Amino acid sequence: MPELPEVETIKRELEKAVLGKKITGVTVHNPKVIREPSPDKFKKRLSGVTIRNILRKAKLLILELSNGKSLAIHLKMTGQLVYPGSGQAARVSFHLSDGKNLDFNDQRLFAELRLIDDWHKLKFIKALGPEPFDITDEQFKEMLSAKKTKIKPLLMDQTFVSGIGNLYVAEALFRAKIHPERAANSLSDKEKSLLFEEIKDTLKEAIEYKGSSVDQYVQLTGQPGGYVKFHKVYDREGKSCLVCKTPIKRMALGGRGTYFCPKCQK
DNA sequence: AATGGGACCTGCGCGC
DNA sequence: TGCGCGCAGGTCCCAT
Repeated sequence: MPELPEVETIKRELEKAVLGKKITGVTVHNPKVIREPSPDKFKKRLSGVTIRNILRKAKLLILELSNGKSLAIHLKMTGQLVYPGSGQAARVSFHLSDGKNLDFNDQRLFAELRLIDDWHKLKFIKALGPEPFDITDEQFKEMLSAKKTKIKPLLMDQTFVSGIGNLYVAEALFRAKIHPERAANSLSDKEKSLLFEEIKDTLKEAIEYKGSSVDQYVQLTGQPGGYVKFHKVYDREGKSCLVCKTPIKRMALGGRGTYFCPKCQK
C-alpha cells in the first residue's frame, strides 16, 4: 500500500524519467479510474501537453502541465505507475514524446486520476494535515495533547497528520514502544518526542530503500522496493519479536489489521 | 464532535 | 478437488 515513502520514491523517479516530456496521447483501458472529467475530455485535454512539474502532497502525486491544468494521481492500495510500460496491465496508458508509455495500473480499481484546473482547490488537499517533516517537536506534542483518541487511528487520520498509513504507523509505534490503543493525550512528553523521531526516521529509511513492496507496490521501473526486510511488526503475526522474542500479535483497530508486540509496546 | 462501520474493488489463501 | 468466504486497506460517507 503506497504511503508517503512509496509515493515519494515514485515522484523522484518520475522527475528523472518523464519531466519535460510531452504526452502525445492517452489510451483508456478502464474509464472507471478517471474520476474527472469524462474520459473523452481527459484524453483530449492531455494530448499535446508537456509535464512541467511533479509534486507530492502526502500520498497524492500531482503532475503540473503546460496547459495550466494538473493531473492528480492517488494510488490508494494497488495503484502502480510504470515506465517504460508494456501496456499489458494498464488501466490507462500515457503515450510520451520519447515513444515510450507511462502506464497506470490498478488491480482493484480503487485508485483515482483527476485532471483539474487547480489542485489547491481539491477537497482532499484542503483537508490534509501537515506532514511529519513540516512540523516541530513542540507542535507535534501539542497536537497529541489535544486528542484523547487512540494513537494508532489518530496517526493514520490524514487530516491530523498526513502521509502515514497502516504499515508505517505500526513500525513507528513499535520503535517508540507505544501500544496502538494508548490515548494520544496519555503519552508522556518523552514518549511523544520519541514517537515523533521514530515516525520521521521510519519514513526516511523507507524512502532510502525505495519503499515497501507488500501487496502491489513497485517502483516506477517495476522493481520492488527494498524496505520489507526491515519491518519489525507489520504482517509478522505469530513470529517472534526481534527485540524480546514474544510472538507479535495482530488485532483489529478501526477495522484495520494492527500488528504489535504485546511485551515491548506499553 | 468523535467514532465506528460499510462501501468501493479484485485476487489470493484458507478451511471445509 | 473445488468452491466460497474472509481479508487486504486509503478514503469517503453515513449513522450513532
